Amino acid sequence: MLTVAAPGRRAAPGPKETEIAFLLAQLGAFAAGQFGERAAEAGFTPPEAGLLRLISRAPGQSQQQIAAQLGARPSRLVALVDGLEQRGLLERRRNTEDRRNYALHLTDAGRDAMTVLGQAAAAHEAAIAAPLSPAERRQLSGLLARLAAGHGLRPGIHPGYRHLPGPDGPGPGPGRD
Amino acid sequence: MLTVAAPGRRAAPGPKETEIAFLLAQLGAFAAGQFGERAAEAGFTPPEAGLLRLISRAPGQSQQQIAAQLGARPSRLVALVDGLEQRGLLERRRNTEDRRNYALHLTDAGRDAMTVLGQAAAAHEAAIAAPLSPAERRQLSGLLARLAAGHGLRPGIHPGYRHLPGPDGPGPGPGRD
DNA sequence: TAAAAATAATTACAATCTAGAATGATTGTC
DNA sequence: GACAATCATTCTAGATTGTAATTATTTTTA
Repeated sequence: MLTVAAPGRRAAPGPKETEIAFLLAQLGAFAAGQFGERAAEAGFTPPEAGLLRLISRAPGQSQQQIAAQLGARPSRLVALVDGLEQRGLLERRRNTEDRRNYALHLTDAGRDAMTVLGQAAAAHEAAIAAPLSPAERRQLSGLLARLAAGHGLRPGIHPGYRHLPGPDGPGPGPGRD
Repeated sequence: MLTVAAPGRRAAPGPKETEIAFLLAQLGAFAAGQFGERAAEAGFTPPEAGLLRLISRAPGQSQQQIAAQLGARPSRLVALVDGLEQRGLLERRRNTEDRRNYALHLTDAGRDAMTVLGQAAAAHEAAIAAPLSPAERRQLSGLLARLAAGHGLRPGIHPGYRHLPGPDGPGPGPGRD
């Protein structure tokens, strides 16, 4: 592709048309990092927090189903579930009808953890949105939601960028512009 | 948003207060992934594209200076610069005054590459902003810029989240909410 | 019903990547 | 001139991930 003819580029007239995409990537990385810190304070990694939340929202799913929603490989979930199960936060329940898979459920302790993570998420949201007025927040929230919907991103699902065809993964590296 | 059954919450009254932070992370990951695909088509990884752009913007900097701006370890730049230098896109010039460091400059081929990457970035921007009207784009761009400024993010720099104190890096994994 | 294919979870292995500490060359300071 | 500091580089250990192989169970096929 690389369509865009755009031969004429001026010297450096300040902010360019290339703005929204970069700002989204920049702020997204920042927000994810900040949340990572809060999650760490609560004793969880972001993947763990995401997994707990997904099970909380829809209990009883198999690991395959969850892996599909997360865009992760099923084998990646094994260690994740192991760790949280050993900490007594969730449990694998045998499915009596199909004993190949497990149904994942939160324990009481897991629900308590979700409460803590929920508070952390609320504090995180408040901190991120802090520079904006309530009216601006509503405005921004609406625009972002429309943008996400327009690109087919599902409301509750955070698709870590995965399996790109390119010669190198995207990685959180130096980034783009 | 980690809803947490908190006391007063109704069934499922749609979008919650915890919105902006998650949408930013979600859209940011999406935008970064999309850009990664375009960069790959042009023959570059996102880190490479970011490095080229930084040198293009401010030629003659040392690797340490660039590493500081990118939030990367200096040792990480070595391989990156090596690869681009072997492809003839940039060159290490000896600093006659201080022969410890190199001054990084683009070659003509490097500038051509920047043109291609600039077109890719423009196409990317257009694709990301596509769902919004011109007026909405201006609105969103302004809100995001204010948000970024409010959090001390510098205009052209993309701070990949780095060295978190927590037990586990954030990583692009299953994500949060 | 027996055999073969498919599916879920797991394990094993290889490839990649990164952080961090050493190394060598050069410069600045006292 | 000796010592500390700086820049680029190399090296090594550790972590992370993707792919393929393994085991148990179910479904399909002959």
